[in-house]
This record gives sequence, structure tokens and C-alpha cells, in this order.
Amino acid sequence: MIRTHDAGTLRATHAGTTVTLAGWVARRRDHGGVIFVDLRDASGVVQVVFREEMATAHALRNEFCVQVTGEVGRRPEGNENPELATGEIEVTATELVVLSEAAPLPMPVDDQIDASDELRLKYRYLDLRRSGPGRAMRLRSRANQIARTILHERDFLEIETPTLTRSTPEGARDFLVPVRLQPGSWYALPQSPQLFKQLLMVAGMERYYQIARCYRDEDFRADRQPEFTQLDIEMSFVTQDDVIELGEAIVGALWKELADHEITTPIPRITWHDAMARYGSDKPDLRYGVELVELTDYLRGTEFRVFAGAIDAGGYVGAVVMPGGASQTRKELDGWQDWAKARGARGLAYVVLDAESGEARGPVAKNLSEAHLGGLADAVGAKPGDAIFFAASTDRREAQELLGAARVEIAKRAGLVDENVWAFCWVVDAPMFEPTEEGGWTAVHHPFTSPNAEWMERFEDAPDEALAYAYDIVCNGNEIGGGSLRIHRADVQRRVFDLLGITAEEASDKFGFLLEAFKYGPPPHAGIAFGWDRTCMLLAGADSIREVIAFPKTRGGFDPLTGAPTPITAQQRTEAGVDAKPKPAGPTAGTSGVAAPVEPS
RNA sequence: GGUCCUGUGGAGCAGUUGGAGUGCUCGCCGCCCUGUCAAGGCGGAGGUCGCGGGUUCAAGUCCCGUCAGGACCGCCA
Repeated sequence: MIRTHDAGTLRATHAGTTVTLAGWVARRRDHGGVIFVDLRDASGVVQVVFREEMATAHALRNEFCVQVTGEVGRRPEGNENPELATGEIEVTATELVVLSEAAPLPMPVDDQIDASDELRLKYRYLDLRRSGPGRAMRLRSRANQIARTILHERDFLEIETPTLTRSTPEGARDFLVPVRLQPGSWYALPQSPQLFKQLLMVAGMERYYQIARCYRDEDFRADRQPEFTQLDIEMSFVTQDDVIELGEAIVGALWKELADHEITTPIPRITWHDAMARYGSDKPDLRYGVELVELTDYLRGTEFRVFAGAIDAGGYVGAVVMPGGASQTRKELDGWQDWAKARGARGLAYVVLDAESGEARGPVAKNLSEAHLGGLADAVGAKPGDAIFFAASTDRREAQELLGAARVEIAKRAGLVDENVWAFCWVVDAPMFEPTEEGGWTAVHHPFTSPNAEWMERFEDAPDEALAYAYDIVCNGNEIGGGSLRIHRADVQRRVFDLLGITAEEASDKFGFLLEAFKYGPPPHAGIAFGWDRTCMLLAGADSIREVIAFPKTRGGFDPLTGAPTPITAQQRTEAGVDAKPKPAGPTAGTSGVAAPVEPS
């Protein structure tokens, strides 16, 4: 080692010790006759003092990489710095070696100053020298370790699965990789290891996990990157409760150690339907109340056409209350209309209750009968001074989701979110299917998700009502993990495919290898996958998953550091077989649509 | 694909109803300085105002287009 101690570990007990340190110049304070340098390494910062005889230190600049030898001493009386862990002492240098110099910095390596995202990503190696970003990396490493410890204690095997594979049917667009040895054929990068982990269950591994990189070619967000990580888990011979118990053990350990928060177990469970009815979301933020109230029956018979139209068509009318919302200006109330329109709704009807008289006012109030207005406050649980927002639609879920989004916005604007609270829940009993635009059905989770016991033998009777053994774990309104019991009976799988309109040929073409495996005694199995970036983001208190990824990409999928993606050369293009000519006919492939097979070129 | 915000020396920001010279803080370079910890003092260098077009006597400022970054919707478990 070219150093004897880590800078951040030095304490008063080291006084009198001669140490050699190595690290970076975090800051220098040059007084002419004496120079102070804050020396930073991964462990922290310590003040190094250069006296007159160490004149070479004048040439030091920020972020020079240096090796310093000197004696640890207590700082002179009154010069201690209680802000620093090493603030009681300093190192008086007797030797200085500049290991490497630093050019003028394109961005400050300083915890105080914030640079733009693009610049931070371009110089991510400088960004990560800062304590906040560096801490996020260390936290994530620790999170991995905690999860691995729990899983190994429980006899899980860490098994890697391919990243060059064929499409698995998660539903997102695949990233594709041309195959030089078979021009015209392509690998897909996995959207998740879903099918492989099920094969590992057939293989008798019984307990599998992997911190797995996944790839989805969709539009990106603050919490979505083209490549992301799942803590992926699958177990044989278990029930839903077993998976949930494991999930709670992992989450409990993570939050205990990394967020200093003891999660009360069992984590409350709410059914998907209750979550939609009460919170208008399948990932409800339970840090605050502001629950939805259904008014379909209460308002039955109303002459207000917006509501009557929805009710008569068998739809839904509901409301959500904004505490104190009556004090909003006309401009603010109009702002809600723009807010609603921005997410595709026609608008957001509202009534405000006068703070003194409790009288209902606002454009919608004129359209409601005396009787409806009279009991409204009680029906929705509103007080004088509150505002009531309404949504009505023939599509129950659509109206609930609008109110659910309004609920989140209300909490934000009314300051109801307590940032110090961690509110977890499991959302269980999710629906198996949802209707497609073409009048068919599609799997909400994925087509291998098992119907629950109640629906196992009759999900075809009412596909819109059938429930699955599927569960999501939600933290403060973020889905951090989800999973399901899988179908292991061939007959049930066949019936699900039938309902989804997947023929035997198509099924065999898309994932025949899994169906083939399921012929040979597949065990009952279930699993869960945690969105690891999102989980670490929450633990780090960050508001973007970019903060917990070492080298993230921008919204456009661009990496400002490497400049990826780049065009390829003509030679690469030819060798990769990107332009191989399609054959007129042949066996199909891919996850959907007709494949374009090729002639060898 | 849609809506919105941002783009001004290396960094972070200001720039009024369009009007004389684009200003501040940090950093950078030089000099001074023995107890600072966001050290201080003096001096200096550094800018196609993202890019293209238009309106105007005159555009950093107004309009159109475009590029880049960000937030959201659609999409995506």
C-alpha cells in the first residue's frame, strides 16, 4: 500500500503517529507562510498543514492526486473543527508527492454546488467524488450485500441467466442484437429473467435469486432507464404468504440498516379493488388520507348530464376532498382544469364549501339539486372551507385513476405529505386480465400468472372479474416490487392462452421451450422481483434512479460520458448482418407478428 | 407521439416595457499573506447570449423552426 492510514479514520488517539496518506486535494487555503489542504479519500477528509519548508505545496490545485507523509497532531487550542469527524487533529506534512495533476475542472467537485444533469453525467467520475453521489453508490453496494445475506441464509442460490436471449413476453419493446454467425437472426436483451427463473424451478434449484440487469426499449423517465436492475427471486413449493414473508424480511432489513427505520410487520395488505376504490391507484401512497368516495348511488337521479350520463351507462361518479381547498383563488381552481386536461380528462368538476356558512358554490353546484347539495358534505366527509373534486366516467377505472391522480396532487399542494414517514403496503388480488382495444383480453401481469383458488376453475366465466395470485409491494406511492404465483398445470396454462387468443402454434412459437419444460414435472412455484434502482433510490432519499446508477443515461437514452450510442462502420454493418435480405417465407419467430426470415448472405 | 420548463465566459445564476458597455458569485492565471476550514486582499484573462430564420431603425429580450437537458401524459410492471 502506498498509504498507511485512511484519511477519514484519523482521530485524537493517533496524535504523535507518523502517517502516510493518499488522496485528492479537496480544498486548499494558502496563507503564504502556512498552507492548509483538505485531503480527501474514500473514507473522508483530514486537514493537512504545510509549513514554510514545504513550499512545493503552493503549486497544489483542487483535485490533484497526492501522497502526503506527516505527523498527526492535535490542533492548537481553539482551532478544532467540530464539523469534521477528523476535526480535532491535523497532519503536519513532511513529505509531499504529487501522484498526478488535475486540469482545471469542468465542474466543481463540491458538495455545495449543483451542476446540470448533463454535465454531471459527462464527468460522472468527478461527480462521484462528491460526498452525496459517492454515498449513493456505497449505499447501493450495502443494499446488495444485505439482500444477498438474507437470501443465502435462506438457502437461495445466486444464478446468472443469459443476456443474449430471445424475447420473453413482458410486453415492452425489445433491444435487439444482430447475430454475425446467422445473418438476419437477432438476439433480444431480456426484459427480465422471468422465463429462465421458471426453468430453474423446473430444474430443481428450488430457490433462485439474481441481481439481474434488464432491458426495455421504451420512453424513459426519472424512475426509468433503458437498462435497469431487478433483485429477481423465484421459489418452489411455496404459497403467496411465503413470498410475501420473504419480501418483508428483505425490505425490513434494508430499511432497518439503511434508513434507520423499523418496519412494522406484517406489512398491511390491501386488495387491488380496495386500492382503486379508496385511492384511485394500484400503488397508493398511504402517507396521507384523502380517500376517494364513490357517489354513484348518492347522485343517482341527478339531472346534471355529466354525472347522469356516467351513472345511467353503468359507470362511476366519485369525489375527493381537498382540505382547505375553498380558499383557492379562481385562477388556482381553473388551474385544476388544465391539470386534468393535461392527463387526458375533459376536466375536473368541483364544488367549494364556504368557510363560514358551509354553502356549496361553484359552477357544478348550480347543476345539483338542493337535496344532493344538502347531504354532499356528509356524503364525502367534507367540512366548510374544503373543496370537493368530482370525476365521472362510464369507465370506472378511468374515473378512479383521475381522482387518484388528483389525490396525489392535492396532498402535494396542501402540504399533506410527511417526508419523514415510510408507508408500506402489499397490493394483492390483482385482476388477471384487462380488455384490449380489439375486444379481446390481455394479461395484466404476464400470461404465466396463476388465477387464485376462487377463480382457478372458472376464470373464463368473467375474465374482467377474475383475480390472480399477484402481489405488489408499495412504498410511499412507489411500486418497489411485484410478483405472482405461476401456473404449473398444463391445463390451466392452456385455458389462459385460449382466453388470451394465443393458439397452440403461437404459444409454441413464442415460448415453446417453457411449455416443453413444463411437461416434465414442474413444481408449484412463485416469485417476486424488486425494482432495485427504485428501491435504492428511496433508501438514498433521491428523486431519480439516476442517482443510484453509476453511469446512467439521459432521457434520450444517450450516455454523455461515452457518447453511446454511436453509428457503426460500413464494415461492422456488413459483418453484423443487419441488412440481410428477408426470405419470402419460413418458420416464424419473435414474440408477435410475422417474422422476417432471411437467406444467408 | 403530445404538453410544459430550461439553455447567457469553465460552473451556478441575474439581465426590467426591445434601446448606450451583458452583470454577479465561484473557478482559472499572476502577485501578497503564518491558523484557515466556502480563508482573505490586489490585479488579470475568458462570452458565436444553444443553433437557424423572421419582425424591427434596433433582439439575450418578441415570433417561427430546430437541437440539447429536465418534468409530466401516452407508452412501459
